[in-house]
Amino acid sequence: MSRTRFDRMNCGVAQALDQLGDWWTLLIVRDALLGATRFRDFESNLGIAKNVLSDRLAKLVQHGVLTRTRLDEPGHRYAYELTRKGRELWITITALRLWGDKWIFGEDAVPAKFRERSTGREVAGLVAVDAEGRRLDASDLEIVPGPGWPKRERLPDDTPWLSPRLKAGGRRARRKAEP
Amino acid sequence: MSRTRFDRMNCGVAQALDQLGDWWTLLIVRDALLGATRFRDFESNLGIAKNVLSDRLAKLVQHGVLTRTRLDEPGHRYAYELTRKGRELWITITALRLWGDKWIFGEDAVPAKFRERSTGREVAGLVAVDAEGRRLDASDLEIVPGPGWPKRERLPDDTPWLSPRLKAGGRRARRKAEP
DNA sequence: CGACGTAGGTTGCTTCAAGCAACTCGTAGC
DNA sequence: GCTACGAGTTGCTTGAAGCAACCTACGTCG
Repeated sequence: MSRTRFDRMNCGVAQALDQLGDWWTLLIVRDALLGATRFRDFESNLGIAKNVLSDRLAKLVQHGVLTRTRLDEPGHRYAYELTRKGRELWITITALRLWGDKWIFGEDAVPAKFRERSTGREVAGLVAVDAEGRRLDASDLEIVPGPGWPKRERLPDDTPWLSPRLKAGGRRARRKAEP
Repeated sequence: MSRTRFDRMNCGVAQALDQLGDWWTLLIVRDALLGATRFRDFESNLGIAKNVLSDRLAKLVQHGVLTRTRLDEPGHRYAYELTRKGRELWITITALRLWGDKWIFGEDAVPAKFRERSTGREVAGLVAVDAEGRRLDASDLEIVPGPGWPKRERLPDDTPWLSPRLKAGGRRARRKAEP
């Protein structure tokens, strides 16, 4: 049967994966962030089948991650370019890259790194900040309802929510609703 | 035919997606971060088919993201718990959640937020930092070869690498090798 | 003791999507 | 007019997602 849609789940992670969770999609976005703009760029970089690439690009355009524009240049017909929505995926891509570099390649086998051009300092990690840019303690986060919290559902105070288990410690998991 | 494996691609993003790119995998990790530990927790939270869940959990254990331990408690047979490798995925999950909240739900419909327990400050974003924790300018990053850069390939200096197109600006995309 | 419940799966079947190859369509160059 | 190229589309085959049914070990209720 058809793939389960995540877009009804009341969670930003599920929503994001509904638009990005296809096998090739995030690699297409990665290449777009690195400068690829044309059908053939993606095709030759990724080794992806044409019909799958065609489908993924169309979906990304449909979701507002890419735009497709016709070019006047001879032989070059369309350019795919990231929207602001698409460009902001660099954080997600970077998070994946740092995790893959650390836990799969390992420190000694990282194929490529990113650094600040003006200072030469390498990107070593991502940290959570608040609206004023102050760094937050990732091991001390709790979940609270936002404006779109479903009215029918119990508030987190009533439910046995666990804080994200970012540090070793609290066992005793219990049931919970969809975050 | 079988799905293309990404694990030969010389890129941390591709490596990460090879272990996490399945449809349900990142949602399973999300629930594990929120405290789910048992087969039934994941099953009822996600509404995933048992055989698919069984397969995904086994793969996550195989990849060292989760551990499976037998419990002595009556009726409770196994507990799935995140390893350090798994716990560090909270950054990736958070990046996805923030992106989905902003670009799909929108500010007024975010179902849940995360905040620092001690101060009440909400997580508003993720920023890149260097090894000393200094914040880096995401719009001014360049790519450089790491220790695992394939010896056969041209160095980035020789190739028409583009910096990540994080800010509007440089058009003129050209071809590039696998990052 | 036998019926039933529960946790954690496995097996079988059906449909959808990934991969591959071949073909199309419009433009351009020679 | 013929050929080449970019950017796809169409058709076919296999693998994986979804669903339901079944299994097995353990506990427990009557």
